[in-house]
Amino acid sequence: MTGYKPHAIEEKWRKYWREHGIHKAALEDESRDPCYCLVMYSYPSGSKLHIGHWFNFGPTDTWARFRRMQGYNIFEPMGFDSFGLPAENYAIKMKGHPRAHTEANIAYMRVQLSTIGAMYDWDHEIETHKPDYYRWTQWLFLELHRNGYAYRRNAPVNWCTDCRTVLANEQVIDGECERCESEVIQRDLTQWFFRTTAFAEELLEGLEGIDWPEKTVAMQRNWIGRSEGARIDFRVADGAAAGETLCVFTTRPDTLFGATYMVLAPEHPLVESVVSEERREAVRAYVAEAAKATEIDRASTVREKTGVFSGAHAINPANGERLPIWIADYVLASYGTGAGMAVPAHDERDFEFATKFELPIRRVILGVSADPDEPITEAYVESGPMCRAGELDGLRGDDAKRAVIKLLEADGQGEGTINYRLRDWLISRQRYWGAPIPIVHCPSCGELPVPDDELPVLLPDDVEFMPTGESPLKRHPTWKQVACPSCGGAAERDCDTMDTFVDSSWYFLRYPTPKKSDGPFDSDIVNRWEPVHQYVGGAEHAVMHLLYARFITKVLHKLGHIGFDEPFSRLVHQGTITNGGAKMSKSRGNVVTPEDYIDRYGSDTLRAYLMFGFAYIEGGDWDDSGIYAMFRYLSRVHRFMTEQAGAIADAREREDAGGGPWEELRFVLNNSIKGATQDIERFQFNTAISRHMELTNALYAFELETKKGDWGREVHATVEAWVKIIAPIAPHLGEELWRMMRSEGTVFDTPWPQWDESALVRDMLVYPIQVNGKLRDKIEVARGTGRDEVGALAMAHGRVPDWIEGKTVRKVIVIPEKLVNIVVS
RNA sequence: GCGAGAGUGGCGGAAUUGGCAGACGCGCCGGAUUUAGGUUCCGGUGGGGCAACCCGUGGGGGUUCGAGUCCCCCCUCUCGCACCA
Repeated sequence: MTGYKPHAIEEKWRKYWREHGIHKAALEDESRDPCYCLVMYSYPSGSKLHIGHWFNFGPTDTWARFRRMQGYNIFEPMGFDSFGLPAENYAIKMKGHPRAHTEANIAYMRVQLSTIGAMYDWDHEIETHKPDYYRWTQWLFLELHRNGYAYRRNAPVNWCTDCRTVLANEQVIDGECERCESEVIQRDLTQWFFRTTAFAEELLEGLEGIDWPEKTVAMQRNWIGRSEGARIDFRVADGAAAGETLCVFTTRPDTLFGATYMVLAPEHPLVESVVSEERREAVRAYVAEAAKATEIDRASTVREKTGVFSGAHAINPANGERLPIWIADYVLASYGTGAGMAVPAHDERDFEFATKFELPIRRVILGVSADPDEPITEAYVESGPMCRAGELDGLRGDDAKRAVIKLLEADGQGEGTINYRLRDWLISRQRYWGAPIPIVHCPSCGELPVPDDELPVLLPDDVEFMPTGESPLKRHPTWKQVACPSCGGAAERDCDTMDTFVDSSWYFLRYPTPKKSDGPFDSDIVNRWEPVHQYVGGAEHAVMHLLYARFITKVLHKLGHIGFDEPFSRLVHQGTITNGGAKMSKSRGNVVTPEDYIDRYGSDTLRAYLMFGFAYIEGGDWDDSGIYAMFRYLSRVHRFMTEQAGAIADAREREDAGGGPWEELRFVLNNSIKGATQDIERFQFNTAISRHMELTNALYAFELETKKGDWGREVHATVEAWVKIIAPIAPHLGEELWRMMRSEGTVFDTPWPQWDESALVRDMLVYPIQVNGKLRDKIEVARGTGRDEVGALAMAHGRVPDWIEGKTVRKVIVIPEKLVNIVVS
């Protein structure tokens, strides 16, 4: 029989917390150190919160409660990323309106969230689809626009054929849409961009000072893709484009003398003008073919290289040689200048291409052999001394690169430069459910920002939002019609909406003052509370969301709105909870919801089980076979208090009898406090709970071995610490146990227990005795016994003499407080 | 193909700097109490062997008195990048 009735307990304490404002944020309170603990907000599309969300939110709240008990002033908000494609797609499928679905979902999710027992202060809630939020998303857009960080241009962009909208580079995974996995094609469109490239270097440098998972930092670094090299200008020698400059980027300017041809990406703007009459047809056919190929095909490294000769030539600025210009799609339009100089001898791709099309291969870096005329079978890509470079012969590595750059710079034909893989962030979407871009297009005045006092530009509800490829707002009969803010004439609103990642790139700034009506955030408060001290969320956001949030933070810092330039000081990714080996998703039908488990065992059991059954950073496959064990454990904890509450209360003002059981209990207590403290700090909740279990086991053993009349202050204090350790893990139960010990207040306003290091030092030490590295016996020795003496005692102890008999003792290794190893031969 | 990480009992997972491998729990086995409920308590539980002992952290080498931990080679899995000039 268990007396643990979680539902009554949980309801009671949630009510208590609510009525006493226990979780109200106190942002103005400067008496405690601030700790902004933020978990990535969730996405109210079609599906409710599942076990994976619980795994994200529950443990993070445990961490925050632990910090609170350590004396920090905690700010732990929650909200909803309520704009975006999934909600819109879901509404289309269900033939409803995104607003209706979204708001119904939020209402449901709020109820779900309340059962976690987290410290969310709902007065700070954010819903990004509400005008009082997106008004400031629009402000953000205009602030970037005012300062040249938001601009519109025609460019080849990624187009998802299913979502029928453009996508940012980051949203294209292996040539497929990040959301719906449909094919992504290239289209030329006029679109809005945020100038992320202006912060490429800062985004890279900022990675140095933040405590983020190595892997995430590496991914960001790769995404930004900094390469040092040179910009080199080649002049077109013949044809219609004669005299035009063909600009390339290379990381190997030292191989310039080995260039034997040039390559343009099929999308390169010079393709049309450079091509000769007789080659025009072939080139056009090739360009058309390349445009048809999917990103996946084009990106494939195993695919044989293709290309066509353009009929034109360019001049190598280093030696005046005429180089044929080829069009080939192994050069990417989106990287560097979309054109390259080809050095087959020293570049694998050029080597492959030159071999196939029988283009000359000229060695200009001595590597495999000292004779530059000796043919090679593969490109030599390492560095080495230059040859066939006139007076630069013999230079190598960085010296060689610098020398070539110097030569080019002297003639104004190039310069040393740094190229980034990072592209500007494409933020406009031809979809309905997002924040309208606050721009007016006037036939006479051009592109004008909506004046601040006219914000927000409201998103109308009565829109036919089936995706057609055209912005749904365009089809609204009246919405787009507006007077030009400058001349007053008839003008049109911009009909695109912003990428949802814009909403989430600044939400952490809004949380402290979500109702502020005269600005997006309060700079003073934000400067005191941010960067966010602890951010927790899935690793799938390693590039997109985290990069965008960092970018916006850097812009706002540069523009003087905030005093910090990184949004999240410390980041942890929770692992993924899979089901049947696959990620949980509605379409797979493998979503595990928390409701049934909560009904059966209570919220504390589910939360504690999630923390105990999985390594937090690793995640794992869902298996509920152990959840009953956690219920049993919490029952066991509860039962101890039920049975011993009287004895513990009596012990409070009394001296302990002391003795062996006390010593043992003291050791376990301090070991548990130390372990749990260090483990929770590092998000290692499974081992923290183990430490608590050890303490529980020790308490039960102690109870068996001692008389209650002997219990005094130390026992009372031990039980108190035991309650405090479980409290952040099972918060409702923690509060209940606390109330069973005391009569007032919340356990979460009491200090976290301290451990006494000296209690972990035992008087008697057990030394394992090894002979030739194999464990043979153990010996108990008083602490402080000298090395030699320990060795001597070990040699004579128990069965050890049998093991060394008849052998020569070569060495006796005594590692103080660790072990003894006797080496014999 | 390149890069990073991982591989430990039947299972989830532990093991600061090289120092008793398997903490804690599940499951299983045995016992006690209660006996009709996923009860509680106590004990056992890496493998082999009657035993003394032997073997054990993906496989193979190496360094070391001593290796799950460090070094080299190989296998498998996961993740990221994938013509980035």
